[in-house]
Amino acid sequence: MSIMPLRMAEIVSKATIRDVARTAGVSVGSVSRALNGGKNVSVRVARDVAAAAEKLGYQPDFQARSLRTRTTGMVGCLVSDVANPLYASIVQAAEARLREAGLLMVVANTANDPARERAMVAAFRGRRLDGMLVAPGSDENDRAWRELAAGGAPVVILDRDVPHEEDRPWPAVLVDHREGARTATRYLIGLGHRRIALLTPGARMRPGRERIAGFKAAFAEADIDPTGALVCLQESSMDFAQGDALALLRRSQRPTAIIALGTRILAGALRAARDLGLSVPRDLSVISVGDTDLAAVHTPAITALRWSLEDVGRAAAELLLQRLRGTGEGQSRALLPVDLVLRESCVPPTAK
Amino acid sequence: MSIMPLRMAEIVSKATIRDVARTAGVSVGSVSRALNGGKNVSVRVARDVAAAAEKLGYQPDFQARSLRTRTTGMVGCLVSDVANPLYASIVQAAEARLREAGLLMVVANTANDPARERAMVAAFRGRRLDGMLVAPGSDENDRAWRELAAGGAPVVILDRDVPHEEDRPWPAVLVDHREGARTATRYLIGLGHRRIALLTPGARMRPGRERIAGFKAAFAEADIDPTGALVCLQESSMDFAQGDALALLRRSQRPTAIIALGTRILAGALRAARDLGLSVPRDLSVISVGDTDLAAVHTPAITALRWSLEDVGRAAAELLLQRLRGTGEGQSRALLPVDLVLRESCVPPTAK
DNA sequence: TTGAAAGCGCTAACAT
DNA sequence: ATGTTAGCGCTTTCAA
Repeated sequence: MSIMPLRMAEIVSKATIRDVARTAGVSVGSVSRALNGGKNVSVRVARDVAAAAEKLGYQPDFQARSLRTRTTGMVGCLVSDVANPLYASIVQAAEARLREAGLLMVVANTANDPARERAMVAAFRGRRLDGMLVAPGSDENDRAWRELAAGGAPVVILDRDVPHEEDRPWPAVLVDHREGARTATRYLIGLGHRRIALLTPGARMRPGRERIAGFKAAFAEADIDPTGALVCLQESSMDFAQGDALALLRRSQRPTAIIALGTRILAGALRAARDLGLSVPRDLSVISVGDTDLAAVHTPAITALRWSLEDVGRAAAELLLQRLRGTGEGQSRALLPVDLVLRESCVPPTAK
Repeated sequence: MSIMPLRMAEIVSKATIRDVARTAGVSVGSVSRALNGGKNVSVRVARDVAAAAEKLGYQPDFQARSLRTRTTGMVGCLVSDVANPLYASIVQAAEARLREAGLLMVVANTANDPARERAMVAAFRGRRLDGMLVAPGSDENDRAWRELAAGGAPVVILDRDVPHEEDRPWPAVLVDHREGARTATRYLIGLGHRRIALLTPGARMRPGRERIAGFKAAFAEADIDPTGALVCLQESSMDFAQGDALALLRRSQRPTAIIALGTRILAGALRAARDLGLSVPRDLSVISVGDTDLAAVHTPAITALRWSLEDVGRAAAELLLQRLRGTGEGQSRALLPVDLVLRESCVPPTAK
């Protein structure tokens, strides 16, 4: 078709360290030293090398360097789905911190598929990534985690409990979902609620397990009849949630309050309430686990449990950087707090 | 917890291709051939090599391979913010397609900062990534795009107009925002609306520009007084949007319909309407540009313009793969459609 | 302080 | 079909 100025082709031609050496009139070794450590280089050489590099538009080849140094300047990030706002924010924050440190981040989605998890762990190993941030789709995938450990590269786990060797827990960033759920439940109990439903996508992973534990703990410590504590497991799809919520709210002894985990379940619950003509909060108090746009903007605004996804990502990156630098084996696990954001969706249950 | 065998340390020791060769009793060349092409290898050698590789737990070193083949099996993805649901879904879909093809994806957030864009383009080049998916934060960053072109690696642009050389437009995946906005506006005009406000975060980038153009086109073709077409530029923060929307709705001649771009602006507009006691859709019709959870779940459900972010990501990956394989310079630009999802938030304006 | 040279692990050209 | 060998671009001893 059309012709592109040929200058471009020249620019493309990559100058190597040898070219720089020749241009500067020194040896490749000197160029390497000048460009890197700066140790044992005379000012004259430093100047000439810098000039030559500039002139040639020299850009070192990380691939080649990696082969020698055995570091790639890249870390992997393995999550089930970066499109999930939960992970998206974590990934974003982690990338920001890693970039500051000069590292690139490789992401891969596993869709919670164990086979894919293993494949990606292998791919990361093969690429010799310097480290990994991992949020397993399930805590059981022994083969993958063994591979992971065998890789030798530092790993930080994101809000999961992965089986580990005796007294050698994985470095991890955890969120205190248990305490969060307990606070929320305690709050509802304090308002006078006795029949409270916890709608959760499952107890397969740490967050769900911890929340259920916190939920039950609140009932236990209040020393009230725990039969009102309804734990409802369900798929996280909105339609499912809506159906389940409908069934739940149609019961003769329907709950007076709902704790909904995640945007889609919250949406399903709100729709179900609407469909049944139940008014929030008059007929039904609602707490969202996770402070999403929907919770904040809904009318009435929904009281929500909130924790900082940015902090999770940043802390994970920080932990990983620590390991990569080998500085202080110190703190290897972080536990982040969860807050209850009070809004308009919770009131005492109407006498009945 | 569980106990993991200590043999782990042994597994870490990485076997090289030489080890495999020695174990299999063949030359390194044969091993390479056996493991890769499979061309010119006897069954015996193939078998022995496979056995040896298996036995040693051999994993080829991509770094070293890259140095020879000049390909890294990785592509870069440059967006302003992966935590933005818009980009998150695109990234997700693109990664899925690329992984199928055996490629890893490196992501970087630019926060729309031109300096960072340049830095990341340079970093990607230095790492010799095979290709790049890029959504520039602004169309003007000439130096970065020149660098990009000079890199020689295939690039696909995501929904942006990046200046290009004469008749050599960048390969790109574009969304037909113009037609979408036109359809939405036409729909409102058809319902009888004459004062319609378009709340947009700006015209700096292609999507905003195209939408404004479509909006205006609808008025032009309807041959009605275009003074009712209110284009309101604003920051995309919700608070700003809410303030601006408030001011807008307080006007004596307030618009009877609003087209809101993005979740945050939609949220701001809905809040503003609520604060003023305006009922949607009775007092104010609303169309959301972008079909978010909020739009779908809100009561009343918000009519929305929708396009497939997954398609954007997938198409971009596909285009890039085409280039990487050098197969068919064929189609290098894709234009994706936008649909209007009719819901409950638009009715004819009440006579006044 | 500098240069020469030996690889890092792999692929591909060449020779057999 | 197989083995041998020369690098890919860089870092890093080791001498000088």
